[in-house]
Amino acid sequence: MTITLHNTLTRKKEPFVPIDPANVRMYLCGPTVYDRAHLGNARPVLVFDVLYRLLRHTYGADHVTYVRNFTDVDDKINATALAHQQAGAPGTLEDLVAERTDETIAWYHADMDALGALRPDHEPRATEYIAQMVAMIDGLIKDGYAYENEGHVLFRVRKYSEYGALSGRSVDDMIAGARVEVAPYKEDPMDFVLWKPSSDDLPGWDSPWGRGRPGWHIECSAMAYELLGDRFDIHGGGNDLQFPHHENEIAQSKCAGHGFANVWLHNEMLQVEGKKMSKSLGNFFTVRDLLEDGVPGEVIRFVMLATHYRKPMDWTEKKREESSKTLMDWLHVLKKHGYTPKMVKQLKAEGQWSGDGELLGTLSNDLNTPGALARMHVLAKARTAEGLVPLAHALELLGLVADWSLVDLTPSQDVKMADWVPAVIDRLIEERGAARAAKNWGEADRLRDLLNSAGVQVTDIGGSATWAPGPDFDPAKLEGLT
RNA sequence: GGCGAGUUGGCGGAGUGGUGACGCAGCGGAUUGCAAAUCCGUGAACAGGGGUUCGAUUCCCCUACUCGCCUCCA
Repeated sequence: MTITLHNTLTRKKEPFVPIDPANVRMYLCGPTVYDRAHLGNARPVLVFDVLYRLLRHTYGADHVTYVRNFTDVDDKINATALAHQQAGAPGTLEDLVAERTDETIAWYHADMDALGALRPDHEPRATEYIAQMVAMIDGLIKDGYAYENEGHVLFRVRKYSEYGALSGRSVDDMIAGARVEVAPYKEDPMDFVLWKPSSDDLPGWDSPWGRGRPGWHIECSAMAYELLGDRFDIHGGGNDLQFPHHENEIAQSKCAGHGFANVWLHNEMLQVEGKKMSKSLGNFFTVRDLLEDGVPGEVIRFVMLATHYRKPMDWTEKKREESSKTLMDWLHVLKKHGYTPKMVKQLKAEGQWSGDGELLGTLSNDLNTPGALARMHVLAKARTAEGLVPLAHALELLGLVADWSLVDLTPSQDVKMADWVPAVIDRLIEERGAARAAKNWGEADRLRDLLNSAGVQVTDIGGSATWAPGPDFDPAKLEGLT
């Protein structure tokens, strides 16, 4: 199965040809670790998680290397630590920075795990690669691609003639736009910082240019080289990183003599109810906020995958509901046909665990996840256990089911409820059954309306009735009926 | 100001140079005491204007509109 990917460098969809099929290598720009990941941070993680899974499926799980970094040296982190210090937290600023980054990384792992994202093979922290960055900067200076001035080291953008190729910009146009920082230590306003001085209280490392810290872009160039080698297959991130971050990475790496990435992938941004998610608009929320509101990680993931990665994705309450319902329907179909963790294990052992070719083709076509989900609706129409294998396979491939015990949950177990709740509902169902038997329709309907008003889904099959919490389940409405 | 993406039925959202996915909602039917849930069936779209073509929603150009990035937030 040939995978095609849209390469930002060429602005075209191209067949993906790995440099070494025995070791397909990809790099994703990870988070700056100063706070909880917001929903927008989750999009590239999930897009690249699907790519990672697809590559593993295509080339073998042991033949893909995925690197995603943690930016743990950054002025935002310093500012956050400083704010903590001023609020009375004990310790030096460096201690507080370390504390903060460790804490944030732990949060990040917990949140991304909850979304079903596989851990990358390597998660390097920038602070562990300072020596490599210094060496790289040193080489750039020696070759005339960078210069030192007032304790800063800057990249000489004019020296790299290809600058702007990735983002389709020209240096002169950008200067005309005048949105560049002019600083006395820059030869040219477009030059960007490779190294900058640190004051004594800020985190810093010794270097040929004095105690300081790296600029933002150099870390990715250094870590990608260190972990993936001179040339690797795929480099990705949000399209906000296309310029300047990725442009600068390319400039540094190419001028350092590295081959760098073949294919560049950029995901579009996330919006919330049609608007950009931003703190100023007040529609800003984190992954953790959603999880705590009771939105399962699988549902968040489903909503994300329902929009192609190169289109703006709009998070809406309506999509959340529809996604939740669809996922539930599929799990119920599987459960109805006997799916359990044991059965899945057995299917795999017997070699019955195979995917749907059409779905794999769709997914291989530039990660068409909405198309794959559409195909799953068709696969879900199968009415035998073995006919449903492709659906189950797809759910696992897309990371929508990490653990097949999920299918074993009955709907009522999905919702946390106090002990008295099922007892009351069972009693009302029983009373209604009696009323129905007596053909007392008024009373029977009154009881059903009461249950419905609390969001209880009452299902009549034959003469008996079962129930399950519906989407608007609110047991508080049944309180006082004990 | 610079750069880029998009505009498909009521809504969401794929795809294709010629028989117009898929889901939700709607409508019709089965079922039901009546409903719900479920099952079966079904109508409905390619921003506007030019061009290329035997033929364009699909390719090219223009216009309009929307959105994003370039600025602390991916």
